[in-house]
Amino acid sequence: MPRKPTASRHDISHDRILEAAARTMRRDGYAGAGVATVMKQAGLTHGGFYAHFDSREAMLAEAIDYDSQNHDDSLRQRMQTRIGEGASPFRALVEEYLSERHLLESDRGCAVAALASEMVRTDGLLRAASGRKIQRFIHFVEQSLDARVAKQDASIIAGALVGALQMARVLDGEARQGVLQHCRASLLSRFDIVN
Amino acid sequence: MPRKPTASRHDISHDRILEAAARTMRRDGYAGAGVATVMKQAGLTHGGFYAHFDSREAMLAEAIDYDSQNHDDSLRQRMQTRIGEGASPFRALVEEYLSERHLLESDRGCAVAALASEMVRTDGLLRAASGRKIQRFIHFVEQSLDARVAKQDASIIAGALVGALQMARVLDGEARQGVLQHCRASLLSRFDIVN
DNA sequence: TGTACATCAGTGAACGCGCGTTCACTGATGTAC
DNA sequence: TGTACATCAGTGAACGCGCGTTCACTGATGTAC
Repeated sequence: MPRKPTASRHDISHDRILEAAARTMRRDGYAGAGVATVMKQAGLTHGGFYAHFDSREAMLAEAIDYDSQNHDDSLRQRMQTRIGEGASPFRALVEEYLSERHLLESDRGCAVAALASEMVRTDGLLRAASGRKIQRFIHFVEQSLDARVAKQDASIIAGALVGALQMARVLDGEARQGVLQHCRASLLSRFDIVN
Repeated sequence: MPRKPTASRHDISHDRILEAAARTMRRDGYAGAGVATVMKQAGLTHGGFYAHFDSREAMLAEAIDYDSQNHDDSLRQRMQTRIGEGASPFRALVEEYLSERHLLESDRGCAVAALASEMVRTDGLLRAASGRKIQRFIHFVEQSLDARVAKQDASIIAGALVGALQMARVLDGEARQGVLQHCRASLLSRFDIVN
């Protein structure tokens, strides 16, 4: 948690609110991240909200940027574990992103998958911050590719991960498992050059 | 429009409401398809709504099923045009789905791209109907594949189309065009066997 | 070090607005004779 | 064919509730001397 040495009480609360907002919106969407809900999650009452943000929308914009910069998601950590065990970065990404766990724990997962179709309908600051989040995600996917895979393939892989996870989350039982399995297999067979 | 020969005034209104609901939710999401908005779009006042549906949620569920069955989208029509001009069904799908036009005209486009991250948070009837829509979409993609492409690849292609369109819609300018172009190229080079 | 005061962060009640839902009523359509 | 009545579809006002936002106030922290 990057916090200045002279962090005031106000700053500490501010970060707590952003953290709560990011978690809530990954789980319940932008629409589900209401002022009262987020403040309660942060251990505060909603009245103090406007000492921290100009508006609910401004909070969401700050929270998605905060997510871009500080989201030390379990996803990334578990990818590291797999890489330590000998998997290629790309394989680690695909297997963790399209895992049962990521599917279920959306509040600690990828904000793009959680929010993409809502992002389309946002405006102004929130739209701009949403775009930055997407760009960062594509860049992150690009980093995981083997040098022999074209950088331009990062977009379609990012899209595939997002779309596949969203669809799997809506389906259940066999259909859900089928989508996850087929998608992992298709991506690995086509883009995991190393092994 | 499949309508019984003895369509009553009530039935006609019912279809008009479903049509309006489907269009509104493709454009503004489930959250944006309010009772008043949809009824106004259908040329009615909101008071009569509950003579047609048990609840707003029931309407959304019926509308997404209606979309699955009756949505004669411009997308499908334009695919036919391209196929008539000699394109493979798969190429026609990719080029139309990831076209500037589909990106902009979301109200006449694919409901899965418009709604996927909201679908995850639905319940009951609406969740079930959302799942059916997704299954149908995957099946539709499967139909467009060349016989030499494995059927299991339909899931990842469907996911890629959905995720890529969602991301492109949030970005702007060069970034948007880049995503569309790279995604079309990646999909065609890997799954368009014919040519 | 201790006291007096100013500033700051958060509280909780209240507001206005939009939205889903309900309901008494109106006007049109259809049926009986 | 025409009249009397019943049914049906839609209207528009009203409701309760949740949510974003505002504000007067409280209690805690920090500063001056």
